[in-house]
Amino acid sequence: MITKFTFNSQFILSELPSKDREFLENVMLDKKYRKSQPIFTEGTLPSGIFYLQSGKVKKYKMDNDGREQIIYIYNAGEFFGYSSVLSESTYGDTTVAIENSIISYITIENFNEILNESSSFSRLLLKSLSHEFSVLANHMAVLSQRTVRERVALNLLILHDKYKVDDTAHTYITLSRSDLANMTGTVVETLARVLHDFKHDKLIATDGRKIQLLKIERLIQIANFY
Amino acid sequence: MITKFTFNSQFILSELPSKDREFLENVMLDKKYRKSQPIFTEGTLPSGIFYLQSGKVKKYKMDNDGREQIIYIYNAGEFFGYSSVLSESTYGDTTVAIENSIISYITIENFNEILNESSSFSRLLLKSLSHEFSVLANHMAVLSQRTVRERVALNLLILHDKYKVDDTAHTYITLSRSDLANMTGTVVETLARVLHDFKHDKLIATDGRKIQLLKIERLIQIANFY
DNA sequence: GGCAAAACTTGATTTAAATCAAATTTTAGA
DNA sequence: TCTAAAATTTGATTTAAATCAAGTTTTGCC
Repeated sequence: MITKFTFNSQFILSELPSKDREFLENVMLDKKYRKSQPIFTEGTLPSGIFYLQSGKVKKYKMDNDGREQIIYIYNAGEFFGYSSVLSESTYGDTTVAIENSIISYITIENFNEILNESSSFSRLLLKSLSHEFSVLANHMAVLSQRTVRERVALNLLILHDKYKVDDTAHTYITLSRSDLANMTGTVVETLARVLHDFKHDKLIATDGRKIQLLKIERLIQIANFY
Repeated sequence: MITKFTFNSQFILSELPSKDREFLENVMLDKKYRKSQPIFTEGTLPSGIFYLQSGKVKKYKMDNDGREQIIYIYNAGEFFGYSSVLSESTYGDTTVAIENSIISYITIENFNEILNESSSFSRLLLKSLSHEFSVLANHMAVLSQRTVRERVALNLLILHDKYKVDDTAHTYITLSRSDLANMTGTVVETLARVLHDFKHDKLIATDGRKIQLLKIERLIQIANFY
């Protein structure tokens, strides 16, 4: 169920022939980004693609009157920013680190080189992009058809997966309320109320900004997604 | 502006080397579809890809309680159904002809053959898919951030473009109210009211189901998209 | 560690859009 | 061409969620 809402470009590196993987690893340039630091901005021209080594990155579109709609939150191991390079257009969205992150950069020249050399790479990109397309379509349907309550439950489940460190330890979602609201497509006040209700029903627990899911099965029911 | 909301896989055939284009044209099987006839259904496995020769096709996701969100309306000259083949998964949406249409079919075997043989083809597909991704992201932001009135104006402009036959003649949008509502992400009653207002303000004219745009500039303003 | 700024929560009120209900018009099949 | 069914429009009402407003808590920086 969660796979319908998560990209999975992680497989690209692992499924790539070792020759190609080594090429990529050699040309990658690492850079540290602090929390809230932008990586690229809507409307600018791409000069390369990115690979998130560690941390988290949000991708969003800004509305005329400043409201942001978060399209996706990237987790370690994902490539991003490549679709603008491929479609030969300016970035259609903005990306900002939401945690301190380490991000590798691959220049457009190196990217095109491996794209031309390796049919495995282009095939994996096609696969990845196709999946991302379906993720977006699912998100779109959810945004237009589900209630805020359903959407909050669904997003909590998605985030739970992203913030999971291992299967044994507890998982704490640490995302600002406004990011969570912008992901859900609502305003912070409404989000706070829904979280309040979930807390009252013992479905979640909060500690400051941190959210912990207590009754996952029940949240799945509320999200009403199969 | 409209390009942000229209796929453009049309260029695939035209930009393809003639050898590849001929291969495709040779293996294509044409089939007639009547209005309302489904082409493929969410959850089933793809056995090939499609190319719309003439007519129009809607692509939508069905909600648990039967509401449909239209993701896209395909026009003549567009490929569709290929992203499920590429991501090696079941169809994530349903497609139905909304006019009598002629649709060519390319089997998965032939599709994979040209994909392996032709780097031009895979490159064009990557480009197309990347663009489609950004179209969906734009749509998603609009659905979550704009009012129904703004969305109706925007969709009318998008449809005007799709229903245009040539630049001189008048353009008539012939799409059922419920399809237009499902595209906009609202209900038919609300849609009817918005259309009523637009008609009252002389922005559009209607004749039965047909809609003609009278003041495009003003509609662009209302859509509030640059 | 203290403090100002930012983030978050709660309450009261408004509003855009959905729902329910009932005509009226259009479409398409006999 | 006629007619029943489907689609569309209009009206009245409800409702989910946004907005406005005012605390309260948390964060991060000096």
